[in-house]
Parts: sequence; structure tokens; C-alpha cells
Amino acid sequence: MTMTMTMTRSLTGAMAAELTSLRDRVLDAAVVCVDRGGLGRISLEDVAAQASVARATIYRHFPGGRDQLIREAVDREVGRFWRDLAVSVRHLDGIEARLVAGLVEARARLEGHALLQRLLRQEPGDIVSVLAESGPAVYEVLATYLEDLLSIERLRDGVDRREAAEYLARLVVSHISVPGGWDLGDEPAVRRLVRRQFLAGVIDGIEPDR
Amino acid sequence: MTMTMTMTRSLTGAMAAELTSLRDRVLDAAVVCVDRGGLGRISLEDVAAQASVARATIYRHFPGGRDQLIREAVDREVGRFWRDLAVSVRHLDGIEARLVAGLVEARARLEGHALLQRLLRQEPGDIVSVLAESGPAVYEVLATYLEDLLSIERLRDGVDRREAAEYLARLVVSHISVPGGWDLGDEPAVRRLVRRQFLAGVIDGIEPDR
Amino acid sequence: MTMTMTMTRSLTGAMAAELTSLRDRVLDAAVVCVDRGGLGRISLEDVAAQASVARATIYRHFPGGRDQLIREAVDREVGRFWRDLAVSVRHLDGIEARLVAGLVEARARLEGHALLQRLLRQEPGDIVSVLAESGPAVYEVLATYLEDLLSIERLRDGVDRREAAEYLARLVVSHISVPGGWDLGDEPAVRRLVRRQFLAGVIDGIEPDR
Amino acid sequence: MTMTMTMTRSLTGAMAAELTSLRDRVLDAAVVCVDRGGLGRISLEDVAAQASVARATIYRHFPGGRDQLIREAVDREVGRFWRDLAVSVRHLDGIEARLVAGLVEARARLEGHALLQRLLRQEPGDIVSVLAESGPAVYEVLATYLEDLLSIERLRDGVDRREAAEYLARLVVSHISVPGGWDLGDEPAVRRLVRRQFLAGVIDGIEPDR
DNA sequence: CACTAAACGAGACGGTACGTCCCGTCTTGAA
DNA sequence: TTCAAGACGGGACGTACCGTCTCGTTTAGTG
Repeated sequence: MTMTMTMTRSLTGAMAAELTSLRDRVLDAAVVCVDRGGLGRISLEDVAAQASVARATIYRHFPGGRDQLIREAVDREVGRFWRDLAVSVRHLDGIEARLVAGLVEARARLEGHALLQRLLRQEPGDIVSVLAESGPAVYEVLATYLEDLLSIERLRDGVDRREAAEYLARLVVSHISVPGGWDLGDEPAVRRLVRRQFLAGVIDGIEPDR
Repeated sequence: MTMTMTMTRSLTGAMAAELTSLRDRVLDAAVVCVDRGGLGRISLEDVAAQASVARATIYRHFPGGRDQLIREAVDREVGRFWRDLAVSVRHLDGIEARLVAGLVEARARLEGHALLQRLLRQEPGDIVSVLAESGPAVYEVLATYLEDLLSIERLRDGVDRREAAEYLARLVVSHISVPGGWDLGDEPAVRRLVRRQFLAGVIDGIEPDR
Repeated sequence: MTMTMTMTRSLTGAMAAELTSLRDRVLDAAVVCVDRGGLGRISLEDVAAQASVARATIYRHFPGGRDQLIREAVDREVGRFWRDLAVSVRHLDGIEARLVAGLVEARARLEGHALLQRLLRQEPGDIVSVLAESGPAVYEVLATYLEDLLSIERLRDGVDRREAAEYLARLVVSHISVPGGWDLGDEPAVRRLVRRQFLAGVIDGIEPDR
Repeated sequence: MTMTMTMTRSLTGAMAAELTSLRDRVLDAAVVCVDRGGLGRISLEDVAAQASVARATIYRHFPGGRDQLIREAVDREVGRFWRDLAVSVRHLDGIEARLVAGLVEARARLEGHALLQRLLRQEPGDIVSVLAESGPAVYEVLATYLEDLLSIERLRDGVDRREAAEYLARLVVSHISVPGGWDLGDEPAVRRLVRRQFLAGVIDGIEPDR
């Protein structure tokens, strides 16, 4: 009884505003603002307005102020980026398939994602800082992920799995950050890239075809 | 007479200041300020004071204001970094030697350089943005440089020189930016890294020893 | 029984706090805060803390908020000042004696009272506003008090008692607020002042000696 | 030539804004704001808007901020009040005439002056603080002024001129601040007041008529 | 005697204003 | 002309309180 009432009431009370925590609302607003103003030109005034929140409230949840807010917003967004990427290739078998699909998908998302798109255009190089944020951290997670994938592959003689995983992580981040001469929208091309540069020296049996 | 006076006066009046162009003085001051305050916390007020220049003067030379000043300062500093690096390995023969020495040297410079050191510590990820700044640009220059080096090496069958150069450029930037598991101060280790990851698939005759 | 329990409990629960009503506790706290921060710099936050009371509670007792609280605190304190003054001269006979003693005493209290002392020092002129607060009100009470005293004195011909009382009230307030050239600590001097300026034109037989 | 151009230009450039110094414009604006919002409820935001000035500019001219601004505005206004009062009775001969006219005029001005009017209504007692502001200072100036006036009058035996001047100053300030039972608009009444209370004990030959 | 009603502590929130810092523009005067 | 010096409008920052509100707990009063 009491439980029911409590639940009902709390659900009712939350309704419009509180289904998503105030903290998240602010972070979302920050992302929106970065989206339309660039990374450096973010103003707490705007974020507060966007989140329909008093500016003071932001400081209550992010005592570090502007810096903390931006950092957390970026962290969360970057985390989401990689997490979503992992999910979107989960159904594929084998590291080759996942790398190929991952690169294609990553590029597509970057180009679709208005926010990151703007970072790319306005602050060249910041995209790197954003994706590779907290540098080692992303590499660490990514490398561990790849190491897992490698554990079910037959590696060439003398190849250390962890080392290979780190090697692949570098190439992945690099290509996602800066496409360079490769068209990451062209899957066959990406497959060639992955086989020749990423895996030829790592996986047994993959030859740098042609 | 007039010439003498002029020279004397300009030398006197300029002393430590005017030998180097006012524009450079400002850029130097900007670097100094970044050095002690971090990248985001730079103030034209401080830069002007540091350069012994009126703030208005900065706007005459950098009409784009703060943004332009920072961008140019970073550009110049990054350019210097790579240029100096190239110089420091010029006496070595062969791409392997240059890559090894270059990586070691780059890391040493980064750790020695107070400015970049601070960037590394304070704004993780910004170092990437700084070194790889104007993303494609650095890659372009670096890849072209490496392509030249490759032109005097014997490549494996089927390896495209340009593609290989870009591949190497990615690995170079990545390792300089984020050392990861490799100790770039340990030259033998770096040599193993270069031979195994960088060159084994590219240069004929280099085997991924062990 | 019940009474005993109640008393015991209330005495225990209240201890140092609840013997005096919560309302008074808040007013006391306000005075303490004014005492150490000046009149304008008072914060409900501090008052609440000082009174060991939640800020919301203050609004329950003083719906007018900050303004009402300050007003009431000042009113109470000013009322006390005059009341205590009246008490302290009650044992004296005759208006002359009471005026003299009252002036001396008033000055001494002002200089002793840490609170009003601070007002005097920090906000010159506010002391006036505090003592003569609600202007007419104090004059009214004071004049009526003095009129009573005059009713047992022999007035000069043609002197209206009420008018004389108001006249004296003005001089009293003025001298207490701003001592000016008179040392209100020197009783003989104050006596001369009272006889010459206050009473010579009012009471029959008092001559402006010397 | 040059002078003419300079003058012309400076006059042109000043035109609307600079004929009156920016500092004064801010003080004027402050007075206007006090006029419509009460003394305590003044906001630099409003003052700045009223003066068509950036808020930062106020801090440049009044580094003490809000407090200094208010203090200076009040000081200036109070100074003006007394100065204007002195001017308006300058043509009259004799202390009696000036006191009578001064009291009448002062009251009229207070009631006419929207600013002070509001102080009277909203913050009873603050009018005292405003007029008698910096307490001793006003008394000092006023007493000295009155002492001058007394120097051409025949004083009663034993009356000290300075003391009498201070005595009169007290009565003047008191009556202007708090009219009490006297209608300061009724000149004959004011004349009786002045003769009976102010001057009967001071000037030779003035009897407390009736 | 439990049960309700009120008072209270605690604290989140929207909001206003503060005082500060810095930007970008402009003016002035000296070299 | 170029520059130093500096005033100004403006925008945003981080802080401090205010006044309102909602919780959950304690305290009293009452059926």
C-alpha cells in the first residue's frame, strides 16, 4: 500500500521534469549548446536557459563550474560514442568484420552527429582531443576490447596479443580521427585497409592481398 | 649621418625588444603565458604585458583577436617542434634510424619542454590537439617527408609508397602523442617497436624479429 | 503528574533554547549578527545559524522576510534602550536630576553597548536612524514622558507644558545622538548644559547661571 | 587653428554625453533610482541603465562599489540641500529672518523634492540619517554658519556665541527632520517657534512673547 | 492511545545582484 | 603613422543571499 502510493506519487511528481535527472538535463543542454556554438564558446548562461534551470543550480551540481561541466559533458558523450559503436558491431563475428564495420560506422556517426560534426569543422584537431579524450583511458579500454577479440583469432608466430591490441587501437583511433586518404564510407576499401595495414602482420593467414 | 643616427636610435630604443619583430615578440609572449597558465586561461592582458606592448597593438597585428593569436602561436610552436625534430635526425641514414631517433628525441623534447609539458599534465588530450593540430596538415607534411625517406628503401612487393608513408605517419603521431605501453626513452625498445610495428610490413628484409 | 512530566520534559528538551520563545531567539540572533557585521550586511543565513534555527522557520515567524526581521529587531532594541533608561533614572526626583542622569547614562550605555557602538562607528548617521527610529514615535513617547515630569514642576509664565516637553524631547534626542562639543561623561558639565539650554526657559527659578 | 579644431572636436565629441562628467551622470542616475526604489533597494544594474553606462564603468569610477556610490550620492545630495538653503535665505537680514525663512523653505523643499519625499515615506527615520548624515559634519558646518550670523546680533549676558550656535543647529536639524507638532508651512507659527524656542534665551531683547 | 495536525530542520530550486575579469572598440597624445 | 595608454560597453564568470517550496521527523493535542 504505502509502497504503491510512494511509487505513484514519485512517478507523478517526476512527470515532466524529473524523469531525467536534473544533472543529466544540464549535461544534455551543454551538448546542445556545444552543438550550436562550438566548444570554446559555451556559456553557462545559455546552458542554463537550454536546460530550463537557474544558473546557480548548475554550480550546485558541478561545483567545479564551467570546466567541470564541459569535461563531464564531453566525457559522457565520448563514452557514449564508443559504447554505441561497440553495440553496433556486436552481432558480427571476427575481428576483421568488426573493425571494418566499426570504422565505417564510426565515420558515418561522426558525419551524422551534428555535435561532433561542428567540432570537426570549427576546431580542427579538437575532434582528436574529444575522441581520444583522457588519452590513455580510451586507448586502454579500446585495447582491452580488441585484446578480447584477438583471443579467438589465430595470431602469427611471435605476435604478442596485448601489443597487437594496442597497435590496432592506435590505428583505429587514428583513422577515425583523421580519415586522411581513405574513404571510410567505401566498405570494400576499408576492408582492404583493415586487412593490409591492421591485420596482415597480426592474424595468421591474412595476406596483404595484391 | 642620418643612417647612423637612425640605426643608433633604433638599436637603443629597441634594445632587447625590437631586434625581433613586434609580431614575434607577441607570439613569444603568448607562448610564455600558455606556458604558465594553461592553454585556455590565456589573457590578452597578460600577453600584452609580457610583450611590453599595448593591448591595442595586438589587435593591429592579429585582427582576429584572441583566437587568431592563439592559433598562430600554436601553429608556430608546432611547426618548430617538427622542424627541429627533422633537423635533429638529419645526420642519420635510413628510415629506421631516423624513426628510432625521432621517436626518442620527440619524447625527450616533449618532456623537457616546459610549455608542452604543462599541456600534457593540465589538459590531457590537448597535447594531441596541439601536435596533430590542423590535423591533415601535419599528417600531410609528415607523410610527404616519410615518403621521401621511403624512396631510397627497398619496399616489399605490393606496397604502395604513399600509402606506407601515411601509415607510418599515423603511427609516429600516435606514439608521440600517447606513449602508451612503450618507454620511448629506451632506445633498444624503440628500435624493436619500429622494426616490428612500423617497418616489418613495409621494408623488404625487415623481419618482425622474435 | 502530567504537569510535572510536561514541565520536566519541556525543561529538558528546551534547555538553553526553548525557555525563551523561538521568536525572541531569532531576534536575539539578529542583534548578535548586526553586532558583528554592521546593519546592512546582515544575512538570514547567519541569523538562522546563530539562532540554531532553519532558515525557513524565520520566514514562518517573520513573513515579511529580511526586512521585517531587521525592523522588529531594531524596534525591540531601541524600545529596550529607552525603557532601560527610564528605569535607571526612576529613583531620582525632579526633571533636572532625571535629565542630567539620563543623558550621562544614555551616553555611557551607547559607548558600552557593543552593538550600538558598532553602528556609531561603522554607519555614522545610522545611530540617529536607530535611536530616532520611526521618528515621531520615539518623540511622542519621550515627549509624553517629559510632560509628566513637567507636571510637577513650576513652569515659567506663558510656557505651554506640551510644547516645552516636545522642545526638551528634541534636545534630548539630539544630544544623545550627537554629543557634539559636550562631554556627556562629565556630570557637572551636563548639569550646566541641562540648566542653561534645557530648562532655563522652561522651569521657573532656574537661571542660566554664569 | 589647431586649438580651434581641438576645441571644436572635443565639444562635438562631448555633445550629449560629456558635457556633464560621466561620474556625475552616474551619481544623478543613482539619485533617480533612489527616488523610485527607496534607499536600500538600489541596484547597480538599474543605476547603470539609468545612466546609459556599463556596469563595469561604475566600478571604474567608484572602486568601493555599491557602498561608495550610495555614500557619495547621498553626500552630494545632502550638501546640495544645505547649500541651496543657504543661498535661498542669503538676501535676508538678521538671524531671526533667516531661521524663519530657512525652516519654511527647508520643509517646502523636502516636501517638493521627490527623492527625499520618498525617503520620508518609505524609510521613516532615514531622512534623519540622510540629512544629519556624517552627523558631526553637518552640525559643524551649520553651527559655524550660525555663529557667523550671531556675530552681528546682540547676545544676552553670559551667552557664549559658539555654544549658542550649536544649540541653534540642534534645533534646526531637529525641526527640519521631524516637524512634530509644528506646521512649518505656517510662517507666523514658525516665527513664534523661532522667537520662543530658538532665540529667546540667546538674543537680547527677544522675549518669549505671550 | 494511537492518529492527526502543526511546527520544525533540512535542503533544493529559481532568481537577483554582486564584484571581477576580460574582450574588442575607440580616442588621445607622444614620438 | 605607429604605438602606448587607457576609457568604455559589453558579456560571462563564480559567489552570496533571497524567498519559495517540498520533503521527513518530531512534538502536541485530541478523539
